[in-house]
Amino acid sequence: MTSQASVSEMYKRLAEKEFIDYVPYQGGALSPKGRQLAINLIRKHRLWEVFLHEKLGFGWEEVHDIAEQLEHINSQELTKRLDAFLDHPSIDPHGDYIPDAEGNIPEQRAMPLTELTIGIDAQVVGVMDSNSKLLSLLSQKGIALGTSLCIQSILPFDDSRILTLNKDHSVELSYKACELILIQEKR
Amino acid sequence: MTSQASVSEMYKRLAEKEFIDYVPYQGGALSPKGRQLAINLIRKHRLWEVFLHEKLGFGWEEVHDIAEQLEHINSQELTKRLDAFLDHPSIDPHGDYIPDAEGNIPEQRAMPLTELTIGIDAQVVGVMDSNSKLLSLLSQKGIALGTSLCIQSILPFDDSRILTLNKDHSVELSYKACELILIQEKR
DNA sequence: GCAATTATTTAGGGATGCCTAAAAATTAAT
DNA sequence: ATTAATTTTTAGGCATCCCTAAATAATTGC
Repeated sequence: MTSQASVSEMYKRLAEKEFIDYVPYQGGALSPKGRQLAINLIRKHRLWEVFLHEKLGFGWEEVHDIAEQLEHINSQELTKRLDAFLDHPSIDPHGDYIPDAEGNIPEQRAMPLTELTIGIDAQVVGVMDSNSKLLSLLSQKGIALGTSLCIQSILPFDDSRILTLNKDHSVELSYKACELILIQEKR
Repeated sequence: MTSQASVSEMYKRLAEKEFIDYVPYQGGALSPKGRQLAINLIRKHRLWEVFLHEKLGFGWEEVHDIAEQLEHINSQELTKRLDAFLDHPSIDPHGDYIPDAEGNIPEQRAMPLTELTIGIDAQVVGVMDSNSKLLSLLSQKGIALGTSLCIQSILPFDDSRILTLNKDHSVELSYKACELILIQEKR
């Protein structure tokens, strides 16, 4: 963990460089300049995740850490060509939208699995956390991006869900895990 | 440029970490540990160069600078998968051999173009410098890795070479450039 | 062997980024 | 409004990597 003092120091340095608008004791927020930088970083991060997953065959729980390093490679031309090489993907292996070159990010209309009504068909569109333990658990249960599911029933006491995956077989999933899974109702 | 004093300081730090064997005033050389690290770096550098060239379509004069950043990405698994993705290439876009995962580098039996005898067919196998100006010049003249050539004549005074490329057309190349081009006689 | 060249050390500084501990400021809650 | 909690600042440190300038070694050449 980083100490309080170091955080304040960093706030100040970032404010000096105008990456954040910061008022002591009031908190701070990204400045336009900082936001642009951050979005570009996210863009690169997610493009690399797609590369690692699609081209190199890494599992979705493995891509985050490596992309964390790759996102800092500094070359606009590289990003541009990587994007083209990957066929201008719009979502990463976790279902998150990839900002375009201008920094626009589509709004995600999705809700946690905990809010899905019993019997309604839906599709997994993302997870709210890149925690690799969660991702491993989901892999184990056979849940991935795009998986179709439907809540069969909700267990008493702990609110675990019994899901039907791909209209095919059942798995049980804890409330804690369901909270972090983003789904979209199927129209 | 880096100052003499800083160089000595760095020598000392590297010696302390046992990356080099260093005796003050006698110079230094890579230690086994340092050599292994260096070769791994070269391996990663060249693999990325292949990726940039083959997959993303960068010119051979552009790949060096970007690979310089990519080579520092730290993930054995990534290197392994990249290598497989590229079909275990043995040479990079400049014709340099790529060390294998164990650190073995094939010996390059090649000589500078300046040592080629008039009338003998040869093939470009590398350049002795990643200087992008040289690479641009060569691109301009139509010389790339694998290009077949033959010295037609040597001009008086400045020793420029008149070359026949691919048994097809002639170009003139200065002695200075010929020195840095590695060729192999065609058997 | 001595002078000239080259390397190395030492001393003092700058910048980054992180730490602890203690002091000061500010905000929030009673 | 006074206290309690939180945030910042300050001060002193550590590590990395780089700088200049001057002092000191060691190596080479003649």
